[in-house]
Amino acid sequence: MTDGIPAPKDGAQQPEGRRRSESSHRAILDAALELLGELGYRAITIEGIASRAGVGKQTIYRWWPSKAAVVLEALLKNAAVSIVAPDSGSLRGDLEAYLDQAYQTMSGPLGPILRGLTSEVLLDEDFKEEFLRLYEEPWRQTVASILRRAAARGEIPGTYDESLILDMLFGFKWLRLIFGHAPLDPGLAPRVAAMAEALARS
Amino acid sequence: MTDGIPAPKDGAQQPEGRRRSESSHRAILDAALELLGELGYRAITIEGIASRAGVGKQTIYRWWPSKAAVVLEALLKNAAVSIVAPDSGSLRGDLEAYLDQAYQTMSGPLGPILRGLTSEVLLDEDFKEEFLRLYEEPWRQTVASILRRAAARGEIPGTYDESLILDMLFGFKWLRLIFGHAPLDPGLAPRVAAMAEALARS
Amino acid sequence: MTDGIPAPKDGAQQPEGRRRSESSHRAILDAALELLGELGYRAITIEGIASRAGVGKQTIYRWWPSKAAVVLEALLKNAAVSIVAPDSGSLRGDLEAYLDQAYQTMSGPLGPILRGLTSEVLLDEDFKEEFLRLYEEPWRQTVASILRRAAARGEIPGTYDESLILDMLFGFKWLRLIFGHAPLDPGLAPRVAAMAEALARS
Amino acid sequence: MTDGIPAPKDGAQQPEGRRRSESSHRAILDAALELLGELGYRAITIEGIASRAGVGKQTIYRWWPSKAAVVLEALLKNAAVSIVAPDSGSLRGDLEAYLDQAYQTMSGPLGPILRGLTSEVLLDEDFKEEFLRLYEEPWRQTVASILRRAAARGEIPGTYDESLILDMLFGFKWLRLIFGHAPLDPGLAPRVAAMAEALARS
DNA sequence: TCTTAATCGAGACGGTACGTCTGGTCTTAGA
DNA sequence: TCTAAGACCAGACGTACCGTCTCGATTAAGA
Repeated sequence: MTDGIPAPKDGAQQPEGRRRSESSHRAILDAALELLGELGYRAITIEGIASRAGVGKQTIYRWWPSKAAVVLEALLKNAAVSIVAPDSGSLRGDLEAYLDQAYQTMSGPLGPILRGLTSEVLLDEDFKEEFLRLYEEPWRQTVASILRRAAARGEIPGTYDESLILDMLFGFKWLRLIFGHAPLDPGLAPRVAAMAEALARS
Repeated sequence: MTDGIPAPKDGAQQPEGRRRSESSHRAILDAALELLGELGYRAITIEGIASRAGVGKQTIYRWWPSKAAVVLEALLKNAAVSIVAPDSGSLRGDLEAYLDQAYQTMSGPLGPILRGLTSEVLLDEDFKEEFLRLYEEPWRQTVASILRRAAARGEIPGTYDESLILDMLFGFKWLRLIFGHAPLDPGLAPRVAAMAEALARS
Repeated sequence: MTDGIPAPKDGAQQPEGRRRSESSHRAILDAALELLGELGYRAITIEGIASRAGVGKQTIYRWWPSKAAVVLEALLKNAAVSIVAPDSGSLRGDLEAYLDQAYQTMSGPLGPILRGLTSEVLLDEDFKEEFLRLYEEPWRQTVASILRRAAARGEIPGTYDESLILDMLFGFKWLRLIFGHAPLDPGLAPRVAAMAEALARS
Repeated sequence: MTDGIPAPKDGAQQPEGRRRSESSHRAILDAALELLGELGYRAITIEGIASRAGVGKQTIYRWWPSKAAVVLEALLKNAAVSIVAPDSGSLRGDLEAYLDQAYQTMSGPLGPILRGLTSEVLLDEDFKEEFLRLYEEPWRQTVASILRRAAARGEIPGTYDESLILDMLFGFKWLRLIFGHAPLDPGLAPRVAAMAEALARS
């Protein structure tokens, strides 16, 4: 660095002009989370977030395509969403740990927010991609590797149908979140884990 | 019901004044379906439906609480939604017939409309009740009775966990509808039916 | 009336739907005048008028094409704008009376408002037409008939060039309003009247 | 002015740092004129001028207080605005030459631009001063000296009211430019010149 | 046949948020 | 210190719908 070279080192250079304000960025995400807590997803607006954050509306529209995108990023920046990948040594133990964690998340304060985001997923194809990539995929990968480790250990045959098993487990979880016709009690974890094991063995 | 008496007495009787216009009623449902096809759920509005139907907005607000309610009724009035309850004599056969039918429905033109309605389900508690009662419950009852018949026949033990099995099957279906990450091919029916049977036996 | 005839008497029938709210109409004009006084023409906005009047923005956009149009109507509804047509029996007397009145108007609180409207006249062809028709033309007609009466009386020859004389008189007035380089003192009236008479005689 | 001395001494000297870019200066004025021709005064913006000139907005705001000021300078840098002071030897001849020139200017491509600037004059006191000083005053001086020469020659009495005569002549011109209710045909010059002479004699 | 009451189409109403635009300021890196 | 670039806060723009509210006209039922 600071050597004689005019230093066009890599491709993606520093852009001209003023740089994005990190403080505004944070203020927007914070405001979004606050308002989510106070009003719920449906009632919050870009205008409201801008006003609460002390920011021009344009500054939001410049960086996010929709309120759903703002909320998603606000959520992901929040540690509460991070996944703890279980590794107990047994399929049953791993599944129970994962399910317990998942059901707990859905039943907590994140539940209503996820419901709001999902309503957007259903109407906005672009946001759906983002949501799957950033939120849902990590959860799926966690379970996928639980299954793969179990197969490597010989607990289940290597021929199990990953796609179907994952979609049953995640479908079960989302269905109860969406329709709310039955609780997502962490107490369900053992029974569901047993079912998943049965599926993987069949 | 309500004995032979002409019953001029009391309360919930024939109201005075002009009766609800059946032609407007139909025109509204028809307009809603047309617009759904042309614009999709998100883009349609009460205003647009009223205008297309040649009807005052008030006439819609008088009889339905939201656009979701209009669309739901329009859907239900449509024969395409009716469920054919299978009865092949075997659990596997019944499940396959049901799943084939269900996946076909979701993959057809109803798919996007159901996605729209589901986005409303996530935001509007009252509509969720309606939707569950009028649309989802009949499907669930169909599968529930398939299982009960199988138990009666002795194909599966009477101790199967109905709630969990139903939510796995329906969760699988809704998950793929919502996220669209994998197809809802009717070809899946045999594999999913086999899994369901395994679950019921376990 | 109430005869057997179905009474489609004249063409311009009563329109369907709810009628225009006269109270909103007045509230808008009143708010516009208030804000003109407080902020001046440049600083007032449609949004501000709507808010002050307790009215939806659409209700303004429904009936007026621009804020200039609102202000113009507010002005015209105001008695302060009415012209007193002078008739003293002599050209000189009539001119002096008219000029005195005109200069007084321009020098009073209406001056700044007229300046604002004129700035719009210069940018908006449609509004220019309205302004000329509703505000300026009556003043011109007043002076035109003063001249015509003088000609009828024989005070001036019938060959005077009305268009040029009017444009000199009105140009003088507007020039001083616009550029403000010299006052529009009513004391000028006799001198200008004398000049106008000279022009009409030449 | 500013004698030959290189004058490195003190105060109001060569300022530190980078000097004003003459090329940016020209680019801004050129861009302003181009956009005036393409879009008209109302539609152009500082942002648009900056973008067309390849210049930062700040560079405009640093040197001019408003878009009107930019346009005014762009106009004055343009030879088309220069006044040819007539000197035919007679009042009538001078006036006709001046009026012909003035009406021609107003009727040409400058007309709409002057209308735009005038709308700004009506809203912005500071700009009004600039406009009067830089654009209008030279025209007035031209006519004022025409009159003075005529008085010196004895063509008109020395008692003529300069202010009134000028304001009548210029008012006539501006009125027709502003309201556009009658043309500013150079053919009017002889008649208006005759009137002006009559006024000066009266 | 007249009255009463609820419906109808139409469309204006007070609101609210949208997404865009421009104004005028501030922050970079480079000249 | 100036420059080009461009992000920033602010706030009005004009539009779209919301759900409610008149209107006059229409349509039954009961008087």
